[in-house]
Amino acid sequence: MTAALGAWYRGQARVMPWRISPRDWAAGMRPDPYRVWLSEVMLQQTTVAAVRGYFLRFTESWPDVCALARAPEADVMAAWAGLGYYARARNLRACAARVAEEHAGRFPDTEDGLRALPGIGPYTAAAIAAIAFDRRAVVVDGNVERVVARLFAHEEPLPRARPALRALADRLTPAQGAGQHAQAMMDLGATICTPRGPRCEICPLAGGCAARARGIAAELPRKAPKPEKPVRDGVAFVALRHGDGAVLLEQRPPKGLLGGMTGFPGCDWQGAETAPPLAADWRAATTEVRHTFTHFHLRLRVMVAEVGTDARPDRGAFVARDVFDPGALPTLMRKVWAAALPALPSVFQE
DNA sequence: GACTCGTGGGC
DNA sequence: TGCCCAAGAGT
Repeated sequence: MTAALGAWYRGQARVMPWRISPRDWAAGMRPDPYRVWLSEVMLQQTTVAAVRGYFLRFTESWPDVCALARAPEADVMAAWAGLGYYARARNLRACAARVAEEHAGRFPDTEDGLRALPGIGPYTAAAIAAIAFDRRAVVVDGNVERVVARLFAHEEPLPRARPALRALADRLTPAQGAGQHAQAMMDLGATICTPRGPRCEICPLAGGCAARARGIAAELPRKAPKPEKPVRDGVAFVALRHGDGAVLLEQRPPKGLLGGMTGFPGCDWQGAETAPPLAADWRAATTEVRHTFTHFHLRLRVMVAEVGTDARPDRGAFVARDVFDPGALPTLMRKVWAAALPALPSVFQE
């Protein structure tokens, strides 16, 4: 079975910029640990399509771990904007600094060594150890859990099934070539053994798949029901300064939702008091912003005002219009900006 | 173990 | 449209 998987994997066309070709791999080359690490962190709970552009921009701006370690944190956060789970960006830079200072710019080559670094958990440590350093590591992500649950028709629901699925994944992991094996399993899960509508007809492992034999492949892995998402309400304030059109922005607290990111002043969406950041003639934008986070839906009223050049806000600071970059905002705040623009005087709408 | 933490695409 | 989901980690 492992042979069938390997043959399938070597025949796949892979165009991901953090990979090297199977030919180069067979010749003994290995991918740059920095690029493996960067891509694996970006890929945490994030699709390949969403990651590709970010990966290319990051490696262009910061070609190695020492360059990233030297980067101002605000630059890294701005470059990450839109990708989500912003604690990853903060941990990314912290990890780079640790590697640069404590490991002379070289990533540890063992799971334990990697696991000790910020932002590197069990999955990422195993993936880097296997893919970049040829270690035998058991790499288990959501893809592997799904593939293994189906191969062995393991019907116990997640997350309870996790230890058993890991043990099964361990049995499949070869002593040599664990990195290629891991990538093959994940690619299989991403392209054939998909959550919905698995393409068993073309699966290289169909012959040995217990769930396929029982006709329950699409039903696995079973999962515990998810709790309902509550709806929260809030307000965001968009203030523009007369004359120069400077925008009032604030840095969000380092931890918590959108931690460390730039945004428009507003409330905490928990029902707390919502005072404007300065006294002005606030008026509501015509459209409200809707945004869904992992565990709740948000409806934001957007308030807009133009203020005098003598305005002194309680919170945040005015940012010159030619410095303000909506692309450095998290997606929610980009939506706020998009909702505010039509309500602003036309001179501000370029 | 249970929460928290983003976003975009697919159906 | 609403819900599902994606190469998880930190607390």
